[in-house]
Amino acid sequence: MSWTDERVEILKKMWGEGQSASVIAKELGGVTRNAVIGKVHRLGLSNRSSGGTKAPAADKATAKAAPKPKAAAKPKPAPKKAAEPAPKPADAPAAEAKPVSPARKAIIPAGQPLPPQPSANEISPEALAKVSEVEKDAKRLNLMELTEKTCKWPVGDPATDDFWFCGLPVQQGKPYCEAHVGVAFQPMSSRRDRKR
DNA sequence: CCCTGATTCGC
DNA sequence: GCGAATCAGG
Repeated sequence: MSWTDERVEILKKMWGEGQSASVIAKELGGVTRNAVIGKVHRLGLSNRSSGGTKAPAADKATAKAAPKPKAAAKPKPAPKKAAEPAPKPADAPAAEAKPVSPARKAIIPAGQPLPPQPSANEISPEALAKVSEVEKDAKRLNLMELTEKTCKWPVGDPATDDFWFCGLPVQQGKPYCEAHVGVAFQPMSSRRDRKR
């Protein structure tokens, strides 16, 4: 596969959306995440705000200059954080309109598969405490503001006006942020597991 | 060990 | 230009 204009477009879009290289690669098909990353760099759009890696890169080369003599200076000024084309300001939630290219399948299921409230049962007091703490500075997103990378942990009563979603950065793979992942997947405490 | 992006370098 | 190999880090 080669980088056709179309594919590059998808790449740009997804990368801009904050999708990880592996996901993009999977979507595009025929390429590895390395290829995607390589392309991203070649295109000039590399650093995103955050994600999985930092972008300090100041003296790494020095540290690993032993095995492989890499003569490379890293001109990485990154002076100011300019305002990007602001992909989705307010009314373009996760499931916005997509040209339905050869890629793109399912980002947000629908709006229904909401996480189950974890009746505070046998959950670590610590985990709960952490959640409470986190909810303090949660982003309080509404259903339509959720994206692939916002914690979808519901807070409050859906029938009330006081209902929102955590919205903090999700844990890799999971639909929730770290704190909520903690209380979400940790069940199995009451039910003594029988045999194994 | 899983994942992430970053970089290098032979092609 | 491309991307596997490698690196660095969460």
